Amino acid sequence: MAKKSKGTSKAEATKRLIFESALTLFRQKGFNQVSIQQITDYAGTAKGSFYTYFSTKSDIIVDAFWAIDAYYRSIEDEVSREEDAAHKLLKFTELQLTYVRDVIGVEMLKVLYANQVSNEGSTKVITDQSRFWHTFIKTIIEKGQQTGEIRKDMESSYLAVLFNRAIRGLFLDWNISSAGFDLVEEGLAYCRNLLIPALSVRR
Amino acid sequence: MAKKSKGTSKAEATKRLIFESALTLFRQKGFNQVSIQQITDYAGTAKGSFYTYFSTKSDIIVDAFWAIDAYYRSIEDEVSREEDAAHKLLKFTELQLTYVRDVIGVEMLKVLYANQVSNEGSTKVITDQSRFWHTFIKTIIEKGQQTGEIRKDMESSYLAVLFNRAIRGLFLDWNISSAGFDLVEEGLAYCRNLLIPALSVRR
DNA sequence: ACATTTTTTTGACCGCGGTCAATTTTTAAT
DNA sequence: ATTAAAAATTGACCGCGGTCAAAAAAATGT
Repeated sequence: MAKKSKGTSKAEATKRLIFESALTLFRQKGFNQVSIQQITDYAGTAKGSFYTYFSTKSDIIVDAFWAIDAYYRSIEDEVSREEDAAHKLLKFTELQLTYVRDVIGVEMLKVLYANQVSNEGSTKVITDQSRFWHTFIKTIIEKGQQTGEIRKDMESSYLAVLFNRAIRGLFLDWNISSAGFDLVEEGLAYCRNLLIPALSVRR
Repeated sequence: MAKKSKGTSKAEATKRLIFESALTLFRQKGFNQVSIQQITDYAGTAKGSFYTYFSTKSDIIVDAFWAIDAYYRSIEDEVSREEDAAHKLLKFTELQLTYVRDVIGVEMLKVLYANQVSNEGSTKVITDQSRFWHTFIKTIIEKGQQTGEIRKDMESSYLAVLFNRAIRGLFLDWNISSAGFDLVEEGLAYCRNLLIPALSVRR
């Protein structure tokens, strides 16, 4: 049997098996209620195999987050349809926050944030500037600069960093409060009242 | 023997002993290199006693953070001496960031942030709106509104929440990057370029 | 087909965080 | 001073995360 792709090798199959077993159990019982032993039992492998492919339980969540870019790509058109830069940013933010609130949920977001802060080794999914999420924001800002809506005294990539950093502050607060406020509602106000004015050209 | 104050009771003494043993060991070997057993050994108590006073290792750090207000109070005058609201905010931010960078350090800040995100039970020191830190910012904004520097279309307490939230985004990024950028330098730019313009009255 | 190297899998093992019933110490009442 | 109730302390105990040397399986060379 010749290797068709790296996705079909025995090792990759085991990794996927463990990965999907983990996600299944997380959905069933919640992240903190699932042990690594339970994951490997469910997958039918030994506990040691988990550590061949992941270095910690929360790495599963980090891995899963790469899939979110697919969602962001799917809303690209809808966002681009908006008139000006401010409305594009607001639309993007609205869809993003709704997705995080309703699909991801606060429990998983907490796991992700705690992982990104504590685990030096793991890849930094939420600050990675090569992610579609980031480049999309940058593009919106860039166009806004061309149309004269957004200030030109700083580079679009820098402004995108600041914008996303501020949004992470919102996500952090949502985590700390354990979803104690409505992420979408509060986030849109945050964006409208603080971020958009900060990016706009002074009149 | 009559009880002089709650700070002198046997229980309080044990708590302080464990607390200070922990801090000593953290400074010596680093937070992650110290086990609870080691802390109680050093304090000369049993491991179980730790859990009488703290619910988790990072709670020690949370407790320690209440002391920071003392620092913020000590810089009140220096900050208030600044001319306008914008410069007060910048001055406060500069001193705050310098303190976090040089005195607290990224390791402890990581522990704090991970704790605040993950441990639902622990008190929320970094978002608590009754802290001096928060009320001070609020006061600065309030005065700025009176002098016409800062926009009046939103309440000072709400603007303070937004400001502090954005600053937490900065701290978060600093943690995730493992102090990969200069907190003070980057933070002042963030404040000057994004936050101050957002709060200022449109000209 | 066989031998050799490389990759993958295994599960016993260790120290840790956290629990808790039992014990000791302190406090309060008479 | 004696006793009873309350508070503080203890350390054995459990399951978990994480390690690792050894075993099994797969890939490679001849």
